Amino acid sequence: MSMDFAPPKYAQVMRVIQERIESGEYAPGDMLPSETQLVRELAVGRTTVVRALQTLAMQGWIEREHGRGSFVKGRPESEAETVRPGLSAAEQGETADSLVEVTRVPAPRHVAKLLGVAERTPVIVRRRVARQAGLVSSVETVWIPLEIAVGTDLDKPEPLRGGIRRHLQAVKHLRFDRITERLSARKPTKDEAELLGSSNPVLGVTAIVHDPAGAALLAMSLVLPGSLHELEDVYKVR
Amino acid sequence: MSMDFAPPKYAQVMRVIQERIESGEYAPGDMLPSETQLVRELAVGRTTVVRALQTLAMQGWIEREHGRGSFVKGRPESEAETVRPGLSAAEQGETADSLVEVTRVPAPRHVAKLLGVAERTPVIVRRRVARQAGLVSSVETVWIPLEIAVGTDLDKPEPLRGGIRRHLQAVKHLRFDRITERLSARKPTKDEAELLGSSNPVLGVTAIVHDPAGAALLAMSLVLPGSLHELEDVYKVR
DNA sequence: CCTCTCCACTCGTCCGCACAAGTGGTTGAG
DNA sequence: CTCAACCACTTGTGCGGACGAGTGGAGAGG
Repeated sequence: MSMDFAPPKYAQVMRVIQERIESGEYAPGDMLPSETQLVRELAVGRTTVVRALQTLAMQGWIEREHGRGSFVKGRPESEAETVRPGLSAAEQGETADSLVEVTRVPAPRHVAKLLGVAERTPVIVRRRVARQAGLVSSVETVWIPLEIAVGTDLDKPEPLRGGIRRHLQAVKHLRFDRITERLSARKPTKDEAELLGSSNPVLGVTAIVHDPAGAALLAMSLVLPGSLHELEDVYKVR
Repeated sequence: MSMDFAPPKYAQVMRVIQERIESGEYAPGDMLPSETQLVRELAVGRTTVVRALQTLAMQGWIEREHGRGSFVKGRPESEAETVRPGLSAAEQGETADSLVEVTRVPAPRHVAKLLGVAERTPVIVRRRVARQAGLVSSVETVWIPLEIAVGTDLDKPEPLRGGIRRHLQAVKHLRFDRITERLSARKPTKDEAELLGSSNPVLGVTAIVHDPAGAALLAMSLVLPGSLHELEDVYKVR
């Protein structure tokens, strides 16, 4: 009678094995019961056991060796949590005291190049300055082609509480697909140095946000004082 | 007679379909032939076709809809090709003219901290300087605990042609599992400036290589002159 | 005309079986 | 004692069949 949505059997088998690994019953390095044994114990077909084991192997829980057996590796570690300065900047909400400039200008040469538009195409510039403990911790400048910004609040001097990405998605259904970032160390330009209050080396990040078709939605420049920022990145080696 | 190592059939089926997608025979949005049709055309069992299609779906080539069919999505875009300065440094072969120093020293404080060993533990230092068009394009320093390096050629002043990673794997079966990188912009230290021939801002990368158990195998410092380096990174947004 | 049922078609899952191929220990011939 | 053949075990791949469930169109009934 009950409408139980039983998950597929191979998923149930996976769960059983995962639980045994997490409980320590199967310790890292141990050999798992053979496929035949699991078939008998769990009363399923070998197809099912094999599918479960192969999926677990793909997810990194176990390792399979032809002719030897399957061996426990442990709970797979979460994927490389890479820092994405461009993405987090586009998602972070703006606040009134950080937003220092919203203007409409003809695109300067280097910005036009990033956006893939003609020089002097009208673009909206939004600049924001983040502070930590009184010190400027980043200067973020966003350029959005007027064509993209039209009909949104991007050209208004009020802070966008939800962040640029959410706003573009909600108002114009524009989807972020991928981001190209270029990062380098350099001396700040004159106006950057002024905002930062120092001319010590900075980490400069240039990011371009593309839509699914590959067109540039907006470009971004982040200036991070070197003394305050370390970008950390942990990744697994294949 | 010929010892042909035929790839498994499901892989052959995948290849056929991938080629048809790339040639345009199956265009994006098109419905693929049904499993039954493919079974007849390719003269394989349904198990094989299903496995091929499910793998293609996981890789993003196609999309499968229960009750409707399988549909072409197109060649999957390559995953974020992130630059991994630490990894490439550990894999790159050394040459006689780039290797400038191989010594054995007690670990200074900051290195001991990176490696997770006691201060003054003996470590091998290997330093290499890469040049491009006469200019120094990077200074790379590697610290390896003596305990790790013993029995290898890491303490010898000869260049390791195959790179450090390959050497450690081949000689001592030590596996790289993951790398932690920290990146920042700063002024070069005095001796770095001397090697670089300038005191312009540099990109400093600190990398720690861990084995599967989480222990540090070696630590690394890369100094990249800001004027010569831009790290580019393209990633998909979820 | 509209609506509901039915049916042919799709993919999702599962089974039992078969054989190939890799591994490691045992055994027997030399 | 040595070594090769053998065997018992493992995983890898493949087949045919079966049933379930989702989809969409054709056709019967209103």
